[in-house]
Amino acid sequence: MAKGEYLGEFEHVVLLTVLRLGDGAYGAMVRAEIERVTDRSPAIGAVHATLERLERKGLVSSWIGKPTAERGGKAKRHFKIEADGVSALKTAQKTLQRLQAGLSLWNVAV
Amino acid sequence: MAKGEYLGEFEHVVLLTVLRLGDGAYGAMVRAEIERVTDRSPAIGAVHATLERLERKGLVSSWIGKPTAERGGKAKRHFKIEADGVSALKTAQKTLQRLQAGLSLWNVAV
DNA sequence: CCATAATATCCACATAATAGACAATATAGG
DNA sequence: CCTATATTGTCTATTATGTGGATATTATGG
Repeated sequence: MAKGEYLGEFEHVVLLTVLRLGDGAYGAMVRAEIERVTDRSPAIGAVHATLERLERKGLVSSWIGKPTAERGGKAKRHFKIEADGVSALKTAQKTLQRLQAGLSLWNVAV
Repeated sequence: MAKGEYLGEFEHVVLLTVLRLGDGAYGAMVRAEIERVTDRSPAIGAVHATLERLERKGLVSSWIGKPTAERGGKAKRHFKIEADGVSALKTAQKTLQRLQAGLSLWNVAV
């Protein structure tokens, strides 16, 4: 494959998070979930840039939401994972699994 | 964590491959192993650039080898994984595992 | 209306990924 | 010896990803 056909590290994280959250996840929500689950705190701009790239690649799709009963804020952009996104996750997972087959990281002599 | 403290996607692949191959792996060997195990064919330049980056970060170390009985070639640069390299792999693995907890990619409605 | 909360977007820059051409060096065989 | 060739690393340029901060937008509460 050529450049740009694999999920980058953060793309992988964001895409898995969109899948976890289910259809309708939006930027700020994705950011919060990443923080909750992984102990890292990406900037909101980083999350949006990545979602936009994933959308350009056809791995997620998005639509603008209606205002809700909450305090306020600019209209949310909601995301859902697409079939190609699921495939990309499978490919990434398989690659890592194959490379790790037979290796236990907790039992390495260094 | 801040910028640059995570393994990039290809860094992850290369680092796992160095671990698989054990101490003494070198560029061309790493490249061949990636090809064998994952069906992708990175350019040799890509592999070397990545190994160099991993070394700068202290995740692997290297030394120049002596000529062997084989045909010829420039002296090999051999690599071994360092303790920090193993830690980085553990962190990356844990992050992905947490995000995937409870999700089966083979059972997703899209 | 105004203050403030919630959200997205824009912009600039740093780091990672990648390919391809090139250089180096060893051995084999005449 | 000398040359052809195999094997490997090095250099360079370019594109893709990752990152954070500042700014814009929009809704609600008072």
